[in-house]
Amino acid sequence: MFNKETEYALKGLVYIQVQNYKELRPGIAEIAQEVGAPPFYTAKILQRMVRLGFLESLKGKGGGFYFDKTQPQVALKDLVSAIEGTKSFSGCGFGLKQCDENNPCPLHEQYAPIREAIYKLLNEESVQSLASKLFARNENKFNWLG
Amino acid sequence: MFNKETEYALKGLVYIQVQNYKELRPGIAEIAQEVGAPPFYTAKILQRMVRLGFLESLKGKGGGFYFDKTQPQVALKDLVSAIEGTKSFSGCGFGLKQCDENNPCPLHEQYAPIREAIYKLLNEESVQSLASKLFARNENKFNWLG
DNA sequence: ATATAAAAAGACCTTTTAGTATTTTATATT
DNA sequence: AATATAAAATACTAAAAGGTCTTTTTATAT
Repeated sequence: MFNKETEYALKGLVYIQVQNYKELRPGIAEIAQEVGAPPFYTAKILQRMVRLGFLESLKGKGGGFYFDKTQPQVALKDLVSAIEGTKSFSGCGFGLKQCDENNPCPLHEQYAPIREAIYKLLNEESVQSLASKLFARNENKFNWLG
Repeated sequence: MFNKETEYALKGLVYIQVQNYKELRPGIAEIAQEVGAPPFYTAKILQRMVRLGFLESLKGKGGGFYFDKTQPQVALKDLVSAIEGTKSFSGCGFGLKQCDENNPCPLHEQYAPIREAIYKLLNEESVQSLASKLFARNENKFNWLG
């Protein structure tokens, strides 16, 4: 569904949020470990998340990553858009530039509802909503690495 | 939805099938033109399609590409699988190796029906079914280039 | 037979994605 | 103030995807 960068970013942010709910601020090594992503790559991606304003960080001893509670939730749509653009939830299944009800590609009828479902999912769910589910399950053992 | 190679392959095959319905056997230059794909790349991709057994070709004067009518239809699922694997219609939305009803990722509940709809679409539609739709519409002007 | 038209083969090149490593800067503890 | 710790910045490498080009083979029409 997503490319590697988006996947690691999403997993990382969700993990950070779950830890934040426990009043913890994980660092790169821990996050990379939990998420099953290469540590250097994880660092690069999380730094980008901070620059994009999705996440906060604190350098030095006791530092790590955390979410600013006064900021709005991070919708998956915004996260995905920022990393890999909007093509996963918009645009024609057949790859046509112009494809709509009036001028449909041969996949339009079947694909349009799928695209809408994807959009709905990405628009309604957020890093926080996913983290809450895991936190509610009280899941300390994530199956990221599965 | 698909990567470039799959997209060009699908468009090319559908175009070839539509022309075949008219008893024509288009060549690379024409196909590339209609599909809006780079000619050399189109050649490479169609050659691969022939080697994979999805398509027939005839060299020399009057040659071109065509489908063997005695062969079964080319399901989108098989085409997509051969080019880019199965990850677009199988696997976890969150990227987990093991994710199912018993051990669901936080996206599982919403994503499972989407994945199933994609699978259904790719399994039920074929190059021929798409070409038939276009042929039935008697569409000579494709909007590939849109 | 020969010329010509077309695909096949295969070697390249370019861009993007994925991943690694090193140095610099900020923070908290002592 | 010194030190240890952790992220930021930045440069680099590797692999995959996307794309180009030249040469070879094969079929057909003349």
